[in-house]
Amino acid sequence: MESQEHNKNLNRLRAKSKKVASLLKQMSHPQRLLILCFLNDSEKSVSEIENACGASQSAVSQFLKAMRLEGLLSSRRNGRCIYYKIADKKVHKLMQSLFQIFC
Amino acid sequence: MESQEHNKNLNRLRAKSKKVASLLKQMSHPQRLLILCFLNDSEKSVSEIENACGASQSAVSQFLKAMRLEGLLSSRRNGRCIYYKIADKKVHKLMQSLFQIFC
DNA sequence: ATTATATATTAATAAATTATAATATATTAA
DNA sequence: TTAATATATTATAATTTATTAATATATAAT
Repeated sequence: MESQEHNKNLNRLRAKSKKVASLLKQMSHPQRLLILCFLNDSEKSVSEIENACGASQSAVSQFLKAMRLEGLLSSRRNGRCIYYKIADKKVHKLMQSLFQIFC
Repeated sequence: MESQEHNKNLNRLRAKSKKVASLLKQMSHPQRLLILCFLNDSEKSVSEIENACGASQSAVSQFLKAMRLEGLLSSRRNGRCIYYKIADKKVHKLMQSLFQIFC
């Protein structure tokens, strides 16, 4: 029989795990991850992102939308271009950790 | 027209992104992530992991297998128990980053 | 040898993700 | 107002992943 305290912590950890896992899911796609790499130091327009990530226009647009809806990215329009950037400081930190560990 | 050097770096980044993304994919499932949390400080037997992560025996076994095949985990048998631990130092580092950033 | 325990495997299905093509919208320039 | 450019949306097909139930294997204890 486990203590109540223990179960409480376990539940907290499970809830946290769910949240973090869904963030990681967004990052766990080669091209979405590449997009985050490119956005890590500065905002970029959609077509700049397209060129860099080598996916179709439609695909890139859908990637960006998904990450915006999940709160990883934010966007602003300037003229006919739309600029995306990383919206969440935690994503920024995580990307830096990834660079440190894997690059 | 982009420089050859630029393209070379881009290709490197794309290759790296593919590798890291597939690692992140393993981590992007709530219960697999939870398993990695539990294994982060020490190895655990399968049934210990089952209790902690609250998934079925079969599911846990399949999670462990997947992560072992991807090189995140390794296992050893002792008597009738099988103990799993994190096999890759980079996974360890990444888990610590996740703790720092999100916990 | 039989039984109990711990873990793994397989197969079937359901659910989610990804890729692609076609079309739509918004902005600017002519 | 028309054409061109940049981006978004929708629908659908293809692929992958997750879940579940049933069964199998390996070890230890009796």
